[in-house]
Amino acid sequence: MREYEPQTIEHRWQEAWDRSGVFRCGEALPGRPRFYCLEMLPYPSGRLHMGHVRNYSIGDAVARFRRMRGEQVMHVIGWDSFGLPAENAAIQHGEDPGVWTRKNIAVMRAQLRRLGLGYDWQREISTCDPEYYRWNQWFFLRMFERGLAYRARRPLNWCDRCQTVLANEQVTDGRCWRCDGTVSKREFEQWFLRITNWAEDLLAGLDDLHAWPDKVRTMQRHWIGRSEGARVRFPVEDSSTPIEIFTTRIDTIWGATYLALAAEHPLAASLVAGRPEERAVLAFIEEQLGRGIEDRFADSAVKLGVPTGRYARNPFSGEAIPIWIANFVLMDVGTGAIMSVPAHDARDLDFARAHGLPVRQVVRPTVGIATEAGVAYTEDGSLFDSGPYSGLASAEARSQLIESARRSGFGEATVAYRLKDWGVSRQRYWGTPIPIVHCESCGLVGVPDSDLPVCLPDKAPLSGAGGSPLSQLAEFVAVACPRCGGAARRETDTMDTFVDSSWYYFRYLDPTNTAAPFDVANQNPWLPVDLYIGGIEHATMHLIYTRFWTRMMKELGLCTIDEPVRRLFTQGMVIKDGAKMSKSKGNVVDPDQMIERFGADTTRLFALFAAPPERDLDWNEAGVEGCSRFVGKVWRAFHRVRERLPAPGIPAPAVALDGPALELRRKTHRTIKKVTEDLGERMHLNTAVSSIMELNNALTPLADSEASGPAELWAVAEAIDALIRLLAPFAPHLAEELWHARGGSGFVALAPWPDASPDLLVSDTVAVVVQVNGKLRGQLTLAVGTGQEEALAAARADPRVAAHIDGKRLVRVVHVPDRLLNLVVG
RNA sequence: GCCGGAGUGGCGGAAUGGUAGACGCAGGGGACUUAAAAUCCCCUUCCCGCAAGGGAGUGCAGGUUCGAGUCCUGCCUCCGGCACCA
Repeated sequence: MREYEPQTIEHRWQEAWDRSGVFRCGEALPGRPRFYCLEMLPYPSGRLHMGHVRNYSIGDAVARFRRMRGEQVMHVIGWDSFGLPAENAAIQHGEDPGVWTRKNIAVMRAQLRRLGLGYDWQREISTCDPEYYRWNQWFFLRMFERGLAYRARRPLNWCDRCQTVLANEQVTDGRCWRCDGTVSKREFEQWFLRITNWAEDLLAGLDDLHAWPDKVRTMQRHWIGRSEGARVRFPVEDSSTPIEIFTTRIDTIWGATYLALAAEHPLAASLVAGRPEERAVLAFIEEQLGRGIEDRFADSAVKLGVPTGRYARNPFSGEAIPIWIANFVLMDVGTGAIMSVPAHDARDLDFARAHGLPVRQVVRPTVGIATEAGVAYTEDGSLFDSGPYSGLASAEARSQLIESARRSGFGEATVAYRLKDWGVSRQRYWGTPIPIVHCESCGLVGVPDSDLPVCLPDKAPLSGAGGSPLSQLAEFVAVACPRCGGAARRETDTMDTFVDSSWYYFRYLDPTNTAAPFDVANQNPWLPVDLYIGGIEHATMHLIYTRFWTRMMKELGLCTIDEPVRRLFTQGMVIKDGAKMSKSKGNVVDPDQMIERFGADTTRLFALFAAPPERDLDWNEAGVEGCSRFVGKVWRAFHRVRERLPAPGIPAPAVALDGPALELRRKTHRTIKKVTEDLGERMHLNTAVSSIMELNNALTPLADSEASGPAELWAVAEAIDALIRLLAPFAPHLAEELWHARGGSGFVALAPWPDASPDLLVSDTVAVVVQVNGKLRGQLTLAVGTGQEEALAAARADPRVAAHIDGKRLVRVVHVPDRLLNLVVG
């Protein structure tokens, strides 16, 4: 018998698949079911890690299964190849980002091939390819034309010493990663995309994403953060400019005892101009703005603030209340100003206590007694001490107060969202250049489509200092205005890489199109993506951006779908020794070493077997050895019996198939059913693998027995021929090898998936459990369909059951036919 | 703090409200072998018992149900995410 040598057979089949184009996916064929199986495209960081192995093993198993089921399968891969690490490598080690990236891609592509993943490599894309990113630019221009891309000033991390903008990732403990200098906030003009135009639509769309995990839908709901409330303008004493606040609790407005403004609030400085409080307020604002957002959140348990000395009038009660600047009010939320009602909001109360501001209750529970002392009552209730609104319930009061404010012109109902417009500007080199020209006389001018792509220059100064790399390249910056021809300046910001990944799965469908991002007329047969597999960490950012992008493209007439992904599957992390695998923890397992030692099939099998795919997976070598042993067992059992087996597909012999042969046949067909279901909607890949192990355990004794005659060997052949195909999605190389050895034609990857025969899924008799008062007391073997009376008689005849019911009154009998009999005795 | 998820043998895990612990690992025993490795077979939740059998048991405390790992209420612990959201 030949030894099982995974390295030899795996390499051979990988070459054979490649040569024959087994996984190529041509035009969508009419009348044939299609399946677009997509995994989140990798960032080419250097080498594959086990998270990749797991992600792509899951996707490949499903894709191979669907293909064998006769569906036309789109299974593709590419590279999310722009981004910060390439630039950091350049700054730290002087490597050229493009060279570094392409080297990494070559390494990782080879690793993916060694895993035997069945991709259509002709559709491979790389987002740093000018033929890809030109379409980022094209989309950007379409949005710019429609006002969906705009400029606004926003603060960024700024290192004064390096004279450069830093990503959050490049800031540790408020210090620059390169020079360890202090990082501050500085405002810059940047590009934004109007994702908030779709806030309501993105929220509503979640209701229809039934095949997405609830947790992701919940996270997105919170991310979009819709809240219904009111805007109310409080007149400021000795000023003509009122302060507009947003509140969801206008019913508590008679309890407002101060207004609080964010440090960034545009009116903050002017309120104190020339007043005694000016110094203190400006110092506080400067101190707050100088700190990172995370910093401000972290210690915001301490409610800091300063009084402005100015007063606003409550537009309902006419009461004058002080205006403060407070650290817990955020400019991004609502209007950047709030009315504070300490009695009915915990944060307002904290602040009031810290600064000696009054607390006044105006809402009490409708039922029950007084509110807990010293705790803000934040529920709805009924109003008191609220002028004409006293006695109303909160909800009713809200609508009356809003209506009154609207009539008087100082407020109105409004819906606020937490979702912010998407800032896409990056002051970096290794990304898509934003295709805009700044002209003194024409303003912002889009680069004409005919001039796309605006290519990244080959060489840029990448020192990490002195501003964005492109702005230091005179020959890149200097350009003639496309409109007036005058001297102008090219935009030097590049795009957030989330732009690249917002539409890449459209490009796979038409990767070489030079006239459009994709074939607008013919993409739809494949969309939406049927199954999208990736990590939970993308639950909000990427998966919101791509939903937005699809809607934006629909508005542009480029696609007809609203939602890009029918089913989302979020896989768990790969951990080892209780911690996420990472270089810093030194617990990384290298996929190549695993392949070398155990083979790709074993590595893949373990990645799928060791845990349910949505849960975290603990990588442990003993478990890998277990899978390796299983693969060897299949191989040996097959080769021991191979010569004695009837040819595949010949009819069963005339002799009766009963006893062990029939039992094996039943096991075979039950396994087919189980694996088929587990690879379908259930996505229980771990139990699919265990049931295949069971089938192998079941067929081995019959295969090895000298006593096995034609009937038994026929059943063994049937089991083996099924097992080879069931194994093909999980251990594809081994399956090809055995398929070939059995004389199968073509590739098992293209062989039809086995069918479970319904009459072998049932048997004549069935085990029925007998309980007495819910406790297991016996087991009966009864004919299928045995009625309650007969089952009861059989149960009474069982001595063990009898011992528990004798002398007692039978109160009730629960009979679940063919399953269970529960005797309730008193 | 808020949101989400998870707690089942020594371990990873299985189980549509119907036999808790499939499958695998680890451990124990046996076969084969001069021997070892590999391989094959058997046992393996805990307690009492020679056994037959009995009792307990899915983080904790309750509840619904003939019957709960599964459903409900309230807690505890761990993991992940985050946004003081007005």
